[in-house]
Amino acid sequence: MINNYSSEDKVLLAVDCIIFGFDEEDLKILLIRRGFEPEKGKWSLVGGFLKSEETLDDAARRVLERYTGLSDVYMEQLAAFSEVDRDPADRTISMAYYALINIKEHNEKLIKQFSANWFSVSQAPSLIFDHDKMVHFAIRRLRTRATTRPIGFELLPEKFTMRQLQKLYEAIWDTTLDKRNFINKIRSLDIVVKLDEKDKKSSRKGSFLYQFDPSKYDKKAAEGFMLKL
Amino acid sequence: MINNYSSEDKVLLAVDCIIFGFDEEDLKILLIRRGFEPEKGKWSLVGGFLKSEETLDDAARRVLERYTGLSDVYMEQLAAFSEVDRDPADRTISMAYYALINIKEHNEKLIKQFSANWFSVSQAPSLIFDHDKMVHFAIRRLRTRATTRPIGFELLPEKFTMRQLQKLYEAIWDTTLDKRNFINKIRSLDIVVKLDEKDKKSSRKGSFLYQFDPSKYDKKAAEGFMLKL
DNA sequence: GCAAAAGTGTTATGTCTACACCCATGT
DNA sequence: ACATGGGTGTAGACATAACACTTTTGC
Repeated sequence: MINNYSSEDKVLLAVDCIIFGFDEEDLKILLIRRGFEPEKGKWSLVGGFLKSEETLDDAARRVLERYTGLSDVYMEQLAAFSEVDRDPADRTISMAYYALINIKEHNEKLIKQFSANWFSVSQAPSLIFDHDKMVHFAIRRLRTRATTRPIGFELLPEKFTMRQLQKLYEAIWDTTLDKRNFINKIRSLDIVVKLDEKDKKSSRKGSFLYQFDPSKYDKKAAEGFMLKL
Repeated sequence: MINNYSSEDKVLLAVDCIIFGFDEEDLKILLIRRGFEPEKGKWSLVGGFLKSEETLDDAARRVLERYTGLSDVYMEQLAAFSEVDRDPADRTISMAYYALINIKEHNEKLIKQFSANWFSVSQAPSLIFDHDKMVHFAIRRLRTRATTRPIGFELLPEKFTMRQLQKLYEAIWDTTLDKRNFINKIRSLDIVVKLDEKDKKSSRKGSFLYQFDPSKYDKKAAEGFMLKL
């Protein structure tokens, strides 16, 4: 017998992606108007079905690239959603993924083509199926990840100011932080380098730009440190 | 059109369970000798296929009950494993779950019937497919969960001594802890109650028994505390 | 010269860690 | 009486949190 599993049920497996971006003020997610039934025209996460010759990570990357034009992006598997009637059209199980992208880099044309839109997480419309649950799950995960790993940098341009970084963390946790304590903490982590350039868009004085240093981070991570803000 | 998804691939979805127990000394996992091809006779996690009328959580509970006789157990979804060739017999994706059970309560007969065995996590044999990866993933998750939530109690009898609790945490983290600091920490959390009974099995003097108090914990959890040991 | 954001240190508080001795009991 | 594991408190180190004023420069 080659295959013992022939009597078992097969199901459709989808991936849905919560794509986070940051616009210097708010934490945002990318949503599209669904182009087909059921629930055509309603707001939805971007998603697609797993093909039998790819892994779930492959599928998630394929979906992400299709809707943003971006590859090589920070992504993480979140959780499977499997309520029996979650999709009225057919029995589908969905693996939720979340991605962190630099909001300036995605392909504007694709966004228009798919009637996609960025929404602040606090002002997003309600979504089809169980997608709202997925978004909440993703925000929770993002918050815990941000306390242990420097994932925030994925959401910023390569060069950023301390103010931007602070605002990002404030957006992720929906809180306010003291700027002196914040800067001291970041400096003590020793994972960013201060550049000689200043960003003068935000103020007359201009503020110094910083850059995340992956090699410094890797060294720190190997020692088993933790990032608590 | 009732179903737009008819052209999409369907796959087999399995659940595999890492079942943790604690025998007062070591953290253990329950493994079985696989009863069918491929890899018949090799050590494996307990698992089964998702049926189309149940959720993944249902399937995991069904598997757990089948092999241990236990229901109403702490379980948590871990992650999906989806390498294309992970199971040579057919394209299957597996959702890993982990469960924490009181090792004294499982059904001994079932264990024998399925040629199952408890192994210390440090001495487990190597497993079929990607099950070793699943186990490592589960241990990592267990360690992080144990720092934020009092899941350890799931692995102990209802009444336990501080010594048992400490040994459990030492086993989870593979470390040693100072007993005074440990007890002070647990007391400061205010989620266990000290009983008037003593357990005299472990020493001549006997040691006081404690009990986890879910209502105290819920109150604490609502305030958003964290458990760091 | 003034408005607007950037930059910078210190102190008090709380938390974590290390550490050693007496107690109760069964044999 | 002694061996075995149970139980208890404190002081120093460390990390966190609170806090206000000066600097730069474009207008």
